[in-house]
Amino acid sequence: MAEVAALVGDPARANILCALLDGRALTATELAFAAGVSPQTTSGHLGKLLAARLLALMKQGRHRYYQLAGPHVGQMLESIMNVALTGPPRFQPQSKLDEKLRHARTCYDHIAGVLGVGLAERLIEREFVILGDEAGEVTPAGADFLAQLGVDLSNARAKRRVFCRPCVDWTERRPHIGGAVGAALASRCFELQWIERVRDSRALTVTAAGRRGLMEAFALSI
Amino acid sequence: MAEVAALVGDPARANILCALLDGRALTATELAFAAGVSPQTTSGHLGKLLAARLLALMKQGRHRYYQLAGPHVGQMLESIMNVALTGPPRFQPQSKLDEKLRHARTCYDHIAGVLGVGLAERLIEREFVILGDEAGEVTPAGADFLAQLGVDLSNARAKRRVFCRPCVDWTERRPHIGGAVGAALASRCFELQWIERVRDSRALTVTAAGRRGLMEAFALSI
DNA sequence: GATTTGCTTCGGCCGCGGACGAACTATCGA
DNA sequence: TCGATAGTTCGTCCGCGGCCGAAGCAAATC
Repeated sequence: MAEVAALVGDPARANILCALLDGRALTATELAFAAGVSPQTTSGHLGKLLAARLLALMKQGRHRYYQLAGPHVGQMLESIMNVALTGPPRFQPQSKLDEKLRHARTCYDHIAGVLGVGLAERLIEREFVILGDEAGEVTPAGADFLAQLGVDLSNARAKRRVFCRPCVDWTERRPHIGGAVGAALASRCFELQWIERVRDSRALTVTAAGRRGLMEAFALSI
Repeated sequence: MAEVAALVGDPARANILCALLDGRALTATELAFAAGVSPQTTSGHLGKLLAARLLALMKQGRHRYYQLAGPHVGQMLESIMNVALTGPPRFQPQSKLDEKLRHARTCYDHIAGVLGVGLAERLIEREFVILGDEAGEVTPAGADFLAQLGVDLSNARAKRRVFCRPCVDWTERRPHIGGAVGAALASRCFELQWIERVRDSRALTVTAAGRRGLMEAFALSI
């Protein structure tokens, strides 16, 4: 157990894991950049993470794509982040480059950042969702509302993953909605092309249609 | 984030945290023993864990009782364990002393070990509980059954913590039942004096009444 | 075959941090 | 008042592990 934690405990490796947190597979070089260390150092780290089965490898031509070995790894990272930001504030805001990340990004498979927190707050405000400390619920009225949006909750309910849970946002320091509900909502937003991924980043951009849609459905101005 | 993980990443500190996993508060000396290092080294570790707010301190006379700072810390540790045992098997069975631990122990606030896994399997077998990968449910029949046992589910449901979830057992490598349901079941077993805590350990002993009760209610012979 | 690009292995440097011995501070009991 | 016990602080030692430069493979491109 200490071994796993020690692996995550190195800043370079932590950066690598965070970069992979949204589930995408990245090449060794991309990860070297993300980690802020040289390729050969990165290679060593990747080897260790692979040996411990925190990462999985997909070879493709001369590229090697690394990704998290499974959802349990992502969950672990989230729970560590959660503890980290409960601790004494030692966050120096990382200036401008992350502006976009703070604004809207993916958090594993749902929406985080100002946008994610905003959505959560509107849903809570109208009592469409009730969030507790460790879990949450969608009210009947909320289910109707989401169904009208085209969010497929029955599918989300069928999976036996946690249905709805608060996920503490590490930039906003307030909860946004994770679990199956968060994932379903996010995937519907992608379908509607309200949001789009930014290449090589977890950041999201809100499209013009997204701005309209969010305003209409959530009274949320981004 | 890497800082938090690095704290857990040291074997001595990991031992300390594990010893506190069931929520009890222990003194510095007890923790030194658990960690397997000298008191002064332990003191240093405790200082760091305290500074990072992973632990909380209660002074009482000349004793200092340390305990986990909150459930989020326990959750983090569990998720790390979960990943740890998914990795390559590097567990050398720690021989006899832990026999009792493997048999029955507390896991934060519910029952683990052979006993915990056994209970879970009986409940699943009879379709009183359905467990998925990340969450679970109690069926109506299961709710009746548990109510007859005197387990207060309504109370458990009222709390907004995860109601029922699989918790991978690191000795049995199969899931047992955690979450509010697991906690309620465990606390009822304590009430009925079916199980008792072993001093200075997370181990549990099954009483004579417990053996009878478990056989009658669960057809489980321990 | 030669070159570029993507990635890993090897070797050596260096600093962080964990370990304990010794000494210091507090609380309890007579 | 005096010891005993609980716990911490200080100082020093030392080894593990992260870092990069250089070199080695392997796959694609010329």
